[in-house]
Amino acid sequence: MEEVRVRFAPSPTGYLHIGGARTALFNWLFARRNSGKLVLRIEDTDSDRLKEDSVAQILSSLRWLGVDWDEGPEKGGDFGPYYQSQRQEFYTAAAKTLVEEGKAYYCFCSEEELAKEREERRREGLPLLYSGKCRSLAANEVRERLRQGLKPVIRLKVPNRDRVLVKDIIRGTVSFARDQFDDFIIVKSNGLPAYNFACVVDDHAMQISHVIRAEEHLSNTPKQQLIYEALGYEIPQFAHLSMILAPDRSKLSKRHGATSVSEFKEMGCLPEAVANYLTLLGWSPTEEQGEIISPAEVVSSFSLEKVSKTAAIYDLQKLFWLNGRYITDYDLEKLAFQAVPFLLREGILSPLEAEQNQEYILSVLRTVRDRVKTLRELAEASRYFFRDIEGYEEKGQEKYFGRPGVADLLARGRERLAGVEVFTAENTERAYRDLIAELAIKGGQLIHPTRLALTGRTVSPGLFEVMAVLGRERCLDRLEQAVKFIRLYNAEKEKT
RNA sequence: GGCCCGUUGGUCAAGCGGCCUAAGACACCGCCCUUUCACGGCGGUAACGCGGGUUCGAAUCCCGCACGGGUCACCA
Repeated sequence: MEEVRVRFAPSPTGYLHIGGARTALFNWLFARRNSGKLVLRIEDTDSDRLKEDSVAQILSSLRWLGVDWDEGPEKGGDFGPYYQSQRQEFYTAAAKTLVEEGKAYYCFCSEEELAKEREERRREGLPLLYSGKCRSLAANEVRERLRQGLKPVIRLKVPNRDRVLVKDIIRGTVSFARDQFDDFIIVKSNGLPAYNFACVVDDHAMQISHVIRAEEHLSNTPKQQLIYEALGYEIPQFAHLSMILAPDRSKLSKRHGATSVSEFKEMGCLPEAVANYLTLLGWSPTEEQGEIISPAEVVSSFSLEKVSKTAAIYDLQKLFWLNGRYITDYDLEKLAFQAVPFLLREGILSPLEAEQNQEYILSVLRTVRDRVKTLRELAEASRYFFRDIEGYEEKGQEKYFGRPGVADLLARGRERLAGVEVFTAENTERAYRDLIAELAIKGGQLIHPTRLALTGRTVSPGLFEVMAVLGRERCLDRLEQAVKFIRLYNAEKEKT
């Protein structure tokens, strides 16, 4: 059987979009499933729209997601170059062949002329298609105009016939009427190829067997097929993936918040979670597999036939849920590696501290990771383990510090903790439980104020775990500090 | 507007003519666990866009309509 070769062909006009990422991922899945190759090709023929760091951004996002390519930028391969801007000779040669064979022709119509023509057609209620008037230009006339220095475009001479049938693995056979197409442009007046043309020439030259791309390209496909036919190329298999839509069902754009892979990274998503989430958008694992699954685990059962035809709306909540699951299940050291940058960024840790307190960082992450959904939250939830408490949460102050006798109670709690030899969660808990029993109070009466004293917050991981991680010294200090604060706080209150 | 694709709960989705008085997951609600918040466990609310056919039988096939999306560039 022929080798499977697929490609992902982004245009470097910005960051890698979540939709593009999904397309790349599905191409990857298909390539791996069929022991084929994934080619990465940069479609940079329109210099006006290029963005500086875009290629580097896209490559790093793909890598971050775990999508590796077999041929392409920074990788090479036998079918390069992999930048369309470096493949001009291919396009020129193919266009020349078509013109010589009479399958394409020069068109000298100016943009103004075309606009005028289009306007007339609009008025008459006709489809806005090119009339084809340069089709019949005599050879000597063409030569004459070229000599005058006019810059023509090259148009494909679309043959007469009823319909163009496109076979799509996901959608079946799609039929387009011939009268939907005019003699469209394949080479622009600046000599660069138009998208459909470059795409066909490259896909053929790179021996692409399956073109897997977003649904927005389905309507382009018949045009491309016409080019394949004119060039006498074998037509690859097509598969058009449904779109990913914003929550309001409109096309995804910046105004919908996070839509690029790098933004998800910024928010504190783990690459595995994003890849997992994207896999679920259009693909459904078997019941046994479950939904927490890596692309690598999907490979063996992946098939394009089973990919959903329906446009999907992306749901951040589910991504975050997955992310939370990955955070709790992640290898602890790897998690630290991912989380430390967030701690640094928030100023919770300095680079030096991060270097010197690795064990401590691990113990902190171990206790907080169960209850957060992103690395940002993880950092926020870790703050009081690394930095002094800056204040007590407002609503907790009145509730837990406002009760009579709390200061004394905390002072006694502090005493007990001071006597704990080995400062483990079990031992601190026993010390506290004993005190609670002796005083015949409810656990919460002591536990809640203590939590507020130690963390400054009303919610935290289990109190005794927190104590164990914090260590005796810090716990005693913070309790002492809290006792002072409460005495002051209540004195102030009495005055008013 | 023409053409193309699509339409199962709020979201992702299973389903490919009888197993469907429609699975699972997220979200939501309740209960349990519990020192708080999560986690976890148990339970619950919630869907085949509408109208015609075909068939003994339709979420599944066909047609029409509605709605959503895509596309009609010297953008990709």
